[in-house]
Amino acid sequence: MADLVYQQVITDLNKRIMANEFADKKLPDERSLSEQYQVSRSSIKRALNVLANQGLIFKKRGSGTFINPLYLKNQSSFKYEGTNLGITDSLNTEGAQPSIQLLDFQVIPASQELQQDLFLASDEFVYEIKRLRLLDNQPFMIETGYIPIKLVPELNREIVSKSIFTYVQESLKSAVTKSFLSISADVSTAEDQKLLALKPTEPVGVMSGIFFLDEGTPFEVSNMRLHYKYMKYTTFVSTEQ
Amino acid sequence: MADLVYQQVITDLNKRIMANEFADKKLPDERSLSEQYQVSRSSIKRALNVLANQGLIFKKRGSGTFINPLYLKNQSSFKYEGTNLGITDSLNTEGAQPSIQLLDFQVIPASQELQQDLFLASDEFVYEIKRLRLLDNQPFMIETGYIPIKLVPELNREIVSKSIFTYVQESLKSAVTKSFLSISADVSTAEDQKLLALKPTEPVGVMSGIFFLDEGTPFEVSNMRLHYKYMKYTTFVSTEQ
DNA sequence: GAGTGGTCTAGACCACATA
DNA sequence: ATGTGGTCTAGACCACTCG
Repeated sequence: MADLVYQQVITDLNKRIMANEFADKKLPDERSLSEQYQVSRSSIKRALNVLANQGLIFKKRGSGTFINPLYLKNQSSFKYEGTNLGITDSLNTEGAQPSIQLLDFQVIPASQELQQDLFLASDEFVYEIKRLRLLDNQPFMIETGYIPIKLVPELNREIVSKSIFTYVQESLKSAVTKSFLSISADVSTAEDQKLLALKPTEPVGVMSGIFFLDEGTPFEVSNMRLHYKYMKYTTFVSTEQ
Repeated sequence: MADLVYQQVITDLNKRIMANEFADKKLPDERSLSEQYQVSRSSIKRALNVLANQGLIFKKRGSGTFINPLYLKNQSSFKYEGTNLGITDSLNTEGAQPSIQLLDFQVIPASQELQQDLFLASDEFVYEIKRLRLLDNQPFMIETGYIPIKLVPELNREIVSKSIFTYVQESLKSAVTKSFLSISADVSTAEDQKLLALKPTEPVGVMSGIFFLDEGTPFEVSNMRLHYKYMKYTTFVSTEQ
């Protein structure tokens, strides 16, 4: 997992930053780091770029590389880094016990939209998996997912009652590492209100997206309706190229 | 803006992809591209990495580089790329005419939270800027922003009634290129309902965040409450490093 | 002018895919 | 075996900051 040079540097710098080794909020310059770690300056740059994209540090040409003070202050906002894309992981589940209740599980022909999104032919089938997710026995999300049967022909109720991504990673040896996500809000339906214990005036957060395997195959289309108090999607955006 | 080698390659490849020059959805291999563009393979890799992070292409080791079919199908989802972080830009404003109505504009002492987020001392002041944003005269967002006065001492009602980020870019010669964003949903308040023409049962989307200047200075804290039909935040997530 | 990050190159070698 | 992307290096030169 971490036999790559630049990843080792990332891991180590992360540790050093967390240990508050750089009390002045300034990292050594790249040439010194290259010397310290006995690796090329290019590898140092690569590591620093990753950390900068995560929002942990920022670089000023001509001045040096600095630790983002907000990162230390507000570490929980940055939780997203380093986790996988599994839903449970992308939420603030701190300490709470997640569980899953299977609401529905069947195989249906792929609708036209699903054919497009999952790159299927018109006669192909998908699993429809509807699950209620809970934290400490409090329901917080209704999730409806669609997965082409040809990708995982052996799914069953047992598997589907746990983390599908974990199963996929083990059986297909390909992780889910990419997704398109679209985030919005909506008035709650009667079903939402019942399942998520919402009052009629209370809304749901909606996250829908397509999840991809490592090598680019679209794996799942997912529609998630969340209790509005539980939806908090935090992200660091940088428009630099 | 585009005198850098790798950016020129990005621009050109973008054009060629959009022109459907690669009908087989496969790009030439990196060594050929290096030859074609007369630049090093490293520069080609850098360009391809940017495009891959944007979700436009994906690479398979041992096989080649491919165009993401979903990108072409669903270009509007990907609009976020290449724009700046201005709110109006990050929303789907396609064709509609954006405008701004200034609701409130004053200077206040920074609260403790603002002091933390904007990295201020306890006696510093911020502008409080409350604006209603409209599209084709339809209100869709209430935005409350806080900006340290020391960063832009000369703000006035005139400036603030337009795009602040554009003004900053011109006067400070530093663009706003990074942000932390937190996205959630909420029940609408009486004020929301009045300003955004919402029914009592209809919710608002909430986006709050901190915007940074190029060089890392936190520039603005912003709280945005959106008509739920207008909030659609789309993003491409990749957990690879 | 000295220090620091940014860009770019040319080339070596590795890991994976496909036939 | 060949082709493809991934990692890594060593070094040149540029652009910006600051004293």
